[in-house]
Amino acid sequence: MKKQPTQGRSQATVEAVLTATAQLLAERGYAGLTTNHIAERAGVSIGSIYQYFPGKEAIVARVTGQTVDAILDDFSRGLLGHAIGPARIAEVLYDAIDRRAGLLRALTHEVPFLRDLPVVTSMRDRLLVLAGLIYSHQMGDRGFSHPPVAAFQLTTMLQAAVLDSILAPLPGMTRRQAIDTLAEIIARLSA
Amino acid sequence: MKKQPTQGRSQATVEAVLTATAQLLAERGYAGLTTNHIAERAGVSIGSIYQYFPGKEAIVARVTGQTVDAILDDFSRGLLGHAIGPARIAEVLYDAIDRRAGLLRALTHEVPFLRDLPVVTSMRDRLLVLAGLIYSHQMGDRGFSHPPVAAFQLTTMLQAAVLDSILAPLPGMTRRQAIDTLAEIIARLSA
DNA sequence: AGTAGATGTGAATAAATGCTCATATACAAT
DNA sequence: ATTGTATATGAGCATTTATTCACATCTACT
Repeated sequence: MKKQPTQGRSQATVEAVLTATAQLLAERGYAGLTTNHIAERAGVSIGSIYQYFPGKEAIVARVTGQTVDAILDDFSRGLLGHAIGPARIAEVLYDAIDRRAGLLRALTHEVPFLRDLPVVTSMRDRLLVLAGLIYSHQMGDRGFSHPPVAAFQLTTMLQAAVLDSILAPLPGMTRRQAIDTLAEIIARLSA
Repeated sequence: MKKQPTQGRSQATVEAVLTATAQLLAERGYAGLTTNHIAERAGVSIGSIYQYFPGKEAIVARVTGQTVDAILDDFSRGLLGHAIGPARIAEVLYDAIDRRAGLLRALTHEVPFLRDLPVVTSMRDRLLVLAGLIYSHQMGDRGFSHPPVAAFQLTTMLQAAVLDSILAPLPGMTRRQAIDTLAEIIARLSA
């Protein structure tokens, strides 16, 4: 961000740019994303973009941040006020990811610098905290010789299973089947 | 492949191109891969490349195919003549991936069309066959309401856990710890 | 109304890069 | 040796694309 947008219209510009970028990423992927495209879709001049972003990567980084935050929010909120169990966890996580499937495909499969972004590296920590809260009730890490390593790998596995079930599902597999099976797997791991 | 290389020297050219591409992918990633770079590293003229490959993507596709085959070979061979159990599976898979870590980072995180390649889509099937052989002894899919879905998700999870343990490991985590914990997780899932 | 700073514009620039093609060399066959 | 084919070369073309900048317009404030 080069300038801080103070007036309302400039904040609207920034918003439009981020929205357009998210849409184009979902539609055409990162490889097909150009700054001129973003400007056109946002209804904004190309010059305006460079008033508020140092470059294309910074825009994608911001979109990534918004997306990660939104998913973690959905996940946290979805677990509030419910009995926390494998079934609920599977369902909430699945839907949080499913809601942003197209965007997530582009981000996770095409953006070279994704895993270097602070929002992404810190996401693992935030997930591990959530996992700790959940697993401490569910399984308390019993039976693993290296509990932190187990938490790390379990977190990774869950993310991947959900993402793959959505982005490249087994032919014929339904949402219900995917969620139920995930729940069964989680249950086995917290037994 | 536009022409079939019949003479020995042209086969050497193709080999050099593939080797150079694999090296450059591991070193600089897909985003930084250029055809001129490949030619230079391979010690070959840029024009020669286009005698045997229709374009850059085709070269990367070939490298991907070689890599997938090599990993599946390592995995199969590593299990031959040993008692098949969680510990052996974890170790063999870990090392097969670890041996190609740099290249796999570029391929899995940056190549947009990777998951559309026949070698990659068929890899899932081949892994599921292997998994079927393994799990049928280990767990026989007992307890899952949708066995094929379970096999699919378990395969995905294992791949992801190994890849992430290697490419973005928890700080301080050793190879031994990663493998042992993977084995414990597999054991729980085949109980 | 007048002014200063904020915001918006988009044609033009500069650099990168995939790929072609005219030409040259090496090999195989007779 | 000669001829036809396979292979190799690399400067240059054509395209794409991120970014800049000189200028216009809008907003807030006096």
